[in-house]
Amino acid sequence: MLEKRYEPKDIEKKWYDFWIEKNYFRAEAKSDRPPYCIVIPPPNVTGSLHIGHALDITLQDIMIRWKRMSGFNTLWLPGTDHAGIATQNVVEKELRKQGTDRHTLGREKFIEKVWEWKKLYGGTIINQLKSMGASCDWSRERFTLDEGLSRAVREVFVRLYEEGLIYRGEYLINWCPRCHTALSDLEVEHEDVQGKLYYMKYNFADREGHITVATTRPETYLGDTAVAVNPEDERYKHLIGKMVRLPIINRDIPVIADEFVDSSFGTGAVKVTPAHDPNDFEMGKRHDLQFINILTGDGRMSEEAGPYKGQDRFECRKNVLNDLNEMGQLEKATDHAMSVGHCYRCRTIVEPYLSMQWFVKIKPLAEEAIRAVKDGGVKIIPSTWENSYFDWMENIKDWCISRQIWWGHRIPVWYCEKCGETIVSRETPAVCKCGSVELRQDEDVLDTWFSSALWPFSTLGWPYDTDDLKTFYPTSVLITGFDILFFWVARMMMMGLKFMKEEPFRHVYIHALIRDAEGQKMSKSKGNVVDPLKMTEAFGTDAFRFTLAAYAAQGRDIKFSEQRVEGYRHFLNKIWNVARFISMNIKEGEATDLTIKVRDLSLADRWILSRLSAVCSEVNQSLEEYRFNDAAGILYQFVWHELCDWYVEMIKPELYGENTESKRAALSALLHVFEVSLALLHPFMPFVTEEIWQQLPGKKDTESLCVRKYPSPDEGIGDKDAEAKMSVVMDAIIGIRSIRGELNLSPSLELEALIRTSDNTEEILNDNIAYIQKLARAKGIKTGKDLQPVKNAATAIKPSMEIFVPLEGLFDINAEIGRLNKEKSKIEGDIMFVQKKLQNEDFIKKAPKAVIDENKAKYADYMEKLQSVQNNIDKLVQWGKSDD
RNA sequence: AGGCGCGUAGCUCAGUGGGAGAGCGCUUCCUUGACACGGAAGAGGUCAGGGGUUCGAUACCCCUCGUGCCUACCA
Repeated sequence: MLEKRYEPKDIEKKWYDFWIEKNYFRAEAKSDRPPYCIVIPPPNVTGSLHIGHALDITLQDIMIRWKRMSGFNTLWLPGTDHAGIATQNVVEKELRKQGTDRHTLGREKFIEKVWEWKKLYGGTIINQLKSMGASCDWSRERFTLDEGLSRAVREVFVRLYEEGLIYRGEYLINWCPRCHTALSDLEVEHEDVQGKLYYMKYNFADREGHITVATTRPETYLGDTAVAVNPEDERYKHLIGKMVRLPIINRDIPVIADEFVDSSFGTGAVKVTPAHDPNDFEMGKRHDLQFINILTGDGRMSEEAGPYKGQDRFECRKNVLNDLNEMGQLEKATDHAMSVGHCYRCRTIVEPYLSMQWFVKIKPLAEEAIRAVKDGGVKIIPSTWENSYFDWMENIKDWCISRQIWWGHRIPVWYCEKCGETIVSRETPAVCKCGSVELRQDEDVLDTWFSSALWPFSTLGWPYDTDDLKTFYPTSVLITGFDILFFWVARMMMMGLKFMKEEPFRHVYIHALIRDAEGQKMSKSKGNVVDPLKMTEAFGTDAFRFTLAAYAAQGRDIKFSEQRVEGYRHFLNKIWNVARFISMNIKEGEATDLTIKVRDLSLADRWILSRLSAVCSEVNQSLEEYRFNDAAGILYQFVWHELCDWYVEMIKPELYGENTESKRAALSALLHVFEVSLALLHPFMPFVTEEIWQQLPGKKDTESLCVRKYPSPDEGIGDKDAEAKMSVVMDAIIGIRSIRGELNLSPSLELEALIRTSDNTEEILNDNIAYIQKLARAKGIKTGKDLQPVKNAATAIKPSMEIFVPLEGLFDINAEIGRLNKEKSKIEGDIMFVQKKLQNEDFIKKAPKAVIDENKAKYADYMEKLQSVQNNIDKLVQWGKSDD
């Protein structure tokens, strides 16, 4: 017997341990069964589970469990990402607390520290994934910095280098002065800010007068090496080639002409700082200007900044403005909206910074990745994301992959101290070809996303030709949020196509972002984060998972509300209680046969089995199309309302009755439908379903629900006849209940009912009169085609019947007339609507025949209904008069 | 600046070229032997606004307003 209440905590752990012990999550490297594989988007090893992960994990686990039960050789490959900058930041913070820093420690010692830290805390998020019920193959867990993956990284680097797709050069990159490293374009987050546009006067070097330039970054004037104007600009044409003198530092720079300059912006004259602005960088190249780097790596002014040397960049801005103002060189400042780039790891404002970096020449890779989606080799779901994907891929720029940090894959490049030779190698070289052993490895590490781009094949053993790789590549689907579509998905596409010659996955399912109940993005600083662990603590993992699935409609963000989790906990409770009901009614050894004998079935049995069949089909179909919310909704509706509210109530008389044969039939049908329902629900709520299933009486084919065959429609019995008949019976019940409800009659009061039927309805009702008696609390039900309304009776009108409930003393004739008049005006409205259509010539001419027929039938129905209502009203009015 | 979404019941959201659905909330009644984390019956919507296509639009197209996001080198 099940406990009175479901207590998730112990039960979750118990079953998770059981599944692990039984090795159910273990994939086979070689198998006759078809493969199904998902690689997890590896969470940052520094991370802890947030609600986005929870959604991600839940959806993946639903797919994996569904496919596992459906007979696939499923592999869900888990792991974590070394998250270079983020992890390094965390450990550096620790060091700071201990009063030291990585430079004091030195590179080797520091990396040791990070590994120590990883050993201590790196398992946190993995354990949290387990607590969510994730059925990953933990024997295959990987880490982006482990040995195998590092080998893959080197292999890829070397091959791209050899093909000329990786190069090194001095370019303007995004620099985070706090993290002290280059960032790729993607790692810069732009934010709109209200800034100022400063108008600065540059005097001519050799004559009176000045030219005014407008800038948002006055401090960079220290690195100016030209002033540019548009060659067509009449105001400035005569000045081209003249020299202006920069204030304070007194450097003379030329006025140049460049098409790029927009005459309508600012003064039409722009200061050119080639080492500190991407456009100016290009202009500097075009005009062979000097590149002066006025900054240091930590965002202070360099030697080149003359009197401002050593000042912080923002401090310097203030000082420059003050000084220029005092000198009368600052003309004015106006408000100016602009967008400023911030480091995605630490929110520091990034600098365009001139430095030597490694890049991937990306266009050739992107072309293949575009083609793969265009040709349908990869399907992005929902397809709206394809636009973003194409847009980004088509405008892609070379990828800066070197980072000036220590935690990561060190770039496999060595320089000979003696002859200057550059050696790019898979293995660490011992000696240069010049004979020197003085080799120095490049100091930089690779962008973390470089290694995660290889994830779908590096985790399966590449560059070795392993069985795993043969069996599971390409993987089946990638499930992730759109926020890493470019960072990760796009790059996996490029690398997968390049090195495996095949797409890394067949489907990409992009899910929504979870926001708070007000629609705000969750963030630690706003303090509006929902902690998934608190949710599982409060409501149980299953309720939380089911909520996430129910929320996961395609193409819309999720505004997360705790109330909804509560609602689905109630659903769990419902399931739990119906399980209790079943176990209370089945004695040990009774109804243990789960097979259904068709000839013993009642209408209710046939109906629920037919519905079960439809539900099996719909759930499978929904999952096939990644419509998680539909699948969850269908199951919720079926189990709660059809199974519990209708079916269980309908079979109670049989269960409590004396007839052992019909009791046995009802019980085995109930048990069967419930067992199949548990199986259907299992991918959504694995723990509670397993717990109940294990305690269910009856013989089972497997020792765990998670390896039971996922139900297909043939576990029910499609039966249109039963559904049609049932709908008639339900109408009768609902009709009587409505009268009870609307007239506020006590549920304990047994009502009489006369049901005037149309042609074939009478037989159906008579055959199933027990259901009506039970569910409508009715007695003495009379049916017949020619029954006449009786005095003091309330009326309900249904498609194939009229129901009269005699009320005698409880009857209020005026209230009833009011009820019927309300009904009447509703029907009249309906008639008007259909009539209008049918009288429209164009409608008759152009609408499909089926639609016309449908409307004609409706019209006839309405007219008949109207007639009934009118007759009843007339009778009531008449009786009312005669009573007076 | 470009691109992509969204606007449907009080709230959160599904949905469809043929009279609008769910959950929560609300109202009324009910401790009927699984469940008050429950049961039954109800109320509640010009499907943002305007135009167009169509026999027919909440759905398809255009515009407006509101709102969110992504991408972008305009100093």
